[in-house]
Amino acid sequence: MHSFSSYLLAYSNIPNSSLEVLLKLFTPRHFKKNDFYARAGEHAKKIGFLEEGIMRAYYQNDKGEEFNKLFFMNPSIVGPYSALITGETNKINIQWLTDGTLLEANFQDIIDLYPDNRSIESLNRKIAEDFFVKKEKREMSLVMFDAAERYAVFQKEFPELENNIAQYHIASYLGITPTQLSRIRAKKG
Amino acid sequence: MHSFSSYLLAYSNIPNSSLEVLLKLFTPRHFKKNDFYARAGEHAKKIGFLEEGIMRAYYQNDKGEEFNKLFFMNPSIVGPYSALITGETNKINIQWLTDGTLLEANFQDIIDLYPDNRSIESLNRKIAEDFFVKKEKREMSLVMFDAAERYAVFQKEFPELENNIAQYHIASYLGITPTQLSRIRAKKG
DNA sequence: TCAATTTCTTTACAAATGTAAATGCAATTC
DNA sequence: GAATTGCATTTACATTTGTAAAGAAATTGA
Repeated sequence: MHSFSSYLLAYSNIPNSSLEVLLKLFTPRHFKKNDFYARAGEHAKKIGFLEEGIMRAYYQNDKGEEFNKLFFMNPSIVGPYSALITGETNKINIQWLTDGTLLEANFQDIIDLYPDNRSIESLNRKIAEDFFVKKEKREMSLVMFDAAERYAVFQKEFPELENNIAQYHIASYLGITPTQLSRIRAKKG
Repeated sequence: MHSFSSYLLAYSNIPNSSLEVLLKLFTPRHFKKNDFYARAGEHAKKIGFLEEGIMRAYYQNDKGEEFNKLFFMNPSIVGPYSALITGETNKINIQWLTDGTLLEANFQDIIDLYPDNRSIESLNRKIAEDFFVKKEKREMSLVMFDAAERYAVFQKEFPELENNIAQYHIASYLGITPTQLSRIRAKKG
């Protein structure tokens, strides 16, 4: 398992003193499969670092249809990031697909560190930039590739996931029905 | 026209001294319709603030097919942002759809201001966060809505564009062919 | 263990969208 | 103002994907 501090240090060589202040804000929490970490409509306050387990983030439309948007595994930051930034209510749901644990902190407590810990704001700048880059990559794949190609990308990017989560979750991530994914798989042999 | 400084001040009430230092890095440049501002494969160095005109950003696949990803109008920051952040070569093309002007600076020169101008790094954190939020919104609409709904969203979001750019550019942005856009328009009456 | 449940695949059909070609319209050029 | 060019629309047909339902396979829980 990748530790939270090594994950952060890969972004930025933040001084040890600041890192300690930051880590002190986080406490571990355990969850069960199918638990929700965030729900659309709620007011997000917390951000997490996923240590163990698999999670998914998804949108839900008026008709209740679900659209998987991202899967999370260690190491990664987990939370309704857009909502935390804008202060609006969550647009996305985040749910556990397995049992697991994460480290959790109040996002506002982190922001409150900025004035006295410049390096922490700098770290968060880099994280925001990185999130943007990743999001753009995903957009690119949604726009340019058809479902079969996106499936190939998915398999490369998340080799651990293919056999650990339901096919219909993968189909939803690819933007197709389980039926269609089944056809794509069949065609590949 | 929205000025660059008012655009920046809406993000962050950065002190006047820092704002001046920042603005001094930018110089105006004029372009003609169909000019390229950035091309895939190049090494991006510059970032711009669009003052006048319309631009598009698009991906291009191996077969040469183009996929519009975003349109730009005043006020907005324009540039191969992901490439500037990662230091990799541009993945996207940016092209003028009309004549126009923008203010331009070396991105590295801005970064070099961070150590002595904390407020500028803070501003850029907010910008990165905002870009992420906007990108996620776009992802949401790509994933959840069908072409007809995305067209309605486009019309609301870019009312000025509908009659100022070619239909096939809009179709490309929506992820459909001009034929299909024509059918959607016909159905609406 | 085994019945119940969930998930995956398959099938037939329907709907949405793409492709290619033809047409008409409007702007541009000479 | 006639010819040219580029663009939007329309049409017929092909392809992709969705929907609904059924059956097979895998998983779960008593």
